[in-house]
Amino acid sequence: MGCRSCDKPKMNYRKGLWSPEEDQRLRDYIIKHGLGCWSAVPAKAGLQRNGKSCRLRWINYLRPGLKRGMFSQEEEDVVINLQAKLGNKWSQIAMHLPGRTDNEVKNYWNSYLKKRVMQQQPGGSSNAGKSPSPSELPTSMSATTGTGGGSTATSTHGEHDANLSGGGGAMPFVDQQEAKNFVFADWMPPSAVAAPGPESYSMSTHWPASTASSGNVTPSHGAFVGDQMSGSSYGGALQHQDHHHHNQSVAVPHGGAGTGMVAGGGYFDLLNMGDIYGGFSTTNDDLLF
DNA sequence: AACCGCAACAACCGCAAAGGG
DNA sequence: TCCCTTTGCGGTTGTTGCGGT
Repeated sequence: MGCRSCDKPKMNYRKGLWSPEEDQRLRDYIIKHGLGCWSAVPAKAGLQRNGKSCRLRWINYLRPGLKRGMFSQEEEDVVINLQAKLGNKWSQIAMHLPGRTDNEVKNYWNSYLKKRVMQQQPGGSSNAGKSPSPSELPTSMSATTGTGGGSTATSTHGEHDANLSGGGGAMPFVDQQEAKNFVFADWMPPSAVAAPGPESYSMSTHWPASTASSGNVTPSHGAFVGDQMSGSSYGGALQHQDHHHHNQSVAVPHGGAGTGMVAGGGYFDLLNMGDIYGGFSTTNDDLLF
């Protein structure tokens, strides 16, 4: 792990929200060079961020395969069940939710699901917010969705990939077509799939206002390309309200799109992913070039 | 219209594990 | 084997937007 070749002088790293320019630099760099030593990325990409921040930004926001939009009922159930079994092992929970990041799952839990679970179990039988003892840990995650498959709490990224390819497992998306429609990050509109590259990326609609650039930019997750979800962040009012009327939106979370809908209605075709970029992994962190 | 409180999300911080020299 | 660095994870905080008063 040690990467002494990545030694660099101490510098004042920028903090706060990422600007579109920073995102662009990071994305361009990783597309061009792939993932390597994160600590070297800022210097090589011309960013005044630390490697940790770059990694986080990539994982939580820029990497392909991220799903945008509210959690489906199935995803919600997965989170609730896995949280009950695993505790706050967000990275492990996120492995069972393709396109979701541990940070996203964690935020969703803390902001919404935890309260709901608490309400449903006022007696406090829920272990919401705490980790189970080792003896409480499951030997299998099969109970979550009923699809079983022997995926365990320590499931690897490889297992995740296998699930995505239609293998059932504990994934909520057992339908292959649905998995196939698993979406690309919103920086990769359909046109970019055909002709990938920074030039095909629109910066005008879905970047957060940064601390550096103070334009009135829609919050990062807010508007999808094509305005299919314009005006509401995937959290925010829409998510909050919808979850109080959740049952009717299991298969069609909102906006009339399927569970896998994301950015601009642009579906990311997992089956072709390798052809596009030489093998983006759909797992949490891995990016194979 | 202004203020306040809340909710949601992005990002930071600190720690532990892993791995190379 | 120890030390140092990087990576990954979970907790926490900061920022922003929205709704209510």
